[in-house]
Amino acid sequence: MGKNEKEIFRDFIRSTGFRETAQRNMILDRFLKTEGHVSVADLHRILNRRGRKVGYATVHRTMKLIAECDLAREVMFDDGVVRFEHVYGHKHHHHLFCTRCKKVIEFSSKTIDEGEKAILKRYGFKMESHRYEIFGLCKNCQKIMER
Amino acid sequence: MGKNEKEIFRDFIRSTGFRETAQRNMILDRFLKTEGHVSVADLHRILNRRGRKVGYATVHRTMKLIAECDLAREVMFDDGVVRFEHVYGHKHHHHLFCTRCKKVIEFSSKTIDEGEKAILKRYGFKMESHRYEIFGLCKNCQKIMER
DNA sequence: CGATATATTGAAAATGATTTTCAATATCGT
DNA sequence: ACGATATTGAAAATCATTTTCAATATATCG
Repeated sequence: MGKNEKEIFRDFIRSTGFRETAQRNMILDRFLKTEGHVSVADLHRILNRRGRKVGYATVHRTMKLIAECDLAREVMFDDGVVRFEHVYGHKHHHHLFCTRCKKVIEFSSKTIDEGEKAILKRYGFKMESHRYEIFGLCKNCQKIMER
Repeated sequence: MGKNEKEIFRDFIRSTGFRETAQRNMILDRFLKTEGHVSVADLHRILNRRGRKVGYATVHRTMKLIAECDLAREVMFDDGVVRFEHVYGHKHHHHLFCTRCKKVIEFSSKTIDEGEKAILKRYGFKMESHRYEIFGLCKNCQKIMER
C-alpha cells in the first residue's frame, strides 16, 4: 500500500524527462497520507507545519503532475477552490458537500447510475466523465443551525 | 413574455427596501435577452458594447440580486468562472456538456431524482442545491470523430 | 414641489486563488 | 566531478470576485 502509487509516480517522472526531487517525493508522500479532498493551500500548510519547507508554487506544480499521472483528480466545488482527490484504488463516486463545515461525503448510487445510462441513451451521448455534486448541510451542521 | 420576470424583479426590489434604478433595469433586460450561460464579464461586455455604460461592479451586484429572487442561478463549470443561467420558466435540469463543440444539453430524470432522494435520506443531508454534469461527445460530434 | 435621508453607482483598490518569472540551486547523464 | 538542464521558491503577475468610498440618484415626507 502506498508502494504502487510511488512507483507509478516515479515511472511517470522518469518517462517524461522530469527529475526526481526531494520536494516532489515529500509532497506525494504527504498527499498519499491525507484523506479526502485537499487544496494546494491545505497541503502546503500541512507540509510546513511538519517542518517541511516547501514553496507554495512547488506544491501547486507537483499536484498538477500527480494529477497528470492519474494518482489524483482535480475537483472544484462551487467555492472556486481546486481540490485534489485520490483516484488510485478508489471506485467512482460523487459528492455531498457541506456548505457550512466544508466536509465532503462520497456517495454512489445504482439508481442514479441507471438513470444516467438512460439519459445517455436518450440523447445518444458518449460520456467521457461526469460529476454529481450536492450542496447543503450535513447532519451535524443541521443540528448546530437549529439551535 | 419577459413581462413577468420584470414584475418579479420589481416586486423583489420594492419589498426589500432596495431601489429601482436605470442600471438594474438595463442589466435585467439584457440578461433576459441572452441565452445560455453568461458570466458577469460577458454581460458587462455586451452592455458596454451596446453603448450602455455600466460599471462591472454594478453588473456583478445586480446579477446577485437577480439570482436572489430566483430569476437566475449561479453555476460554476470547472474553469472557475461563475455563470448565470435562466431559471424562470425553465424546469430544473442538469447538463450534458459536449467537450468538442461545447454544446450544452439540458436534461432531467425522474430516476436520478429518486436516487438523489434516497442518498439524501441515507446521509441525513439537507440539500440546498446540486449539479450533475456529464462531459463527453454529443451525437453529432461522435459521427464527425468516426470519419 | 423641495428637502432630507438613504441607497446606488463606478472607479479604484483589496482580496484570494492560481500561475508565472527568474536567479539560485539541485539533478542527471557522461 | 562536470556541464547541461530541470527545479525551486520568493516575489510578482494574473484574473475573477468583492469591497470601499465619494459622488450621485432615488424615494419619502412635509
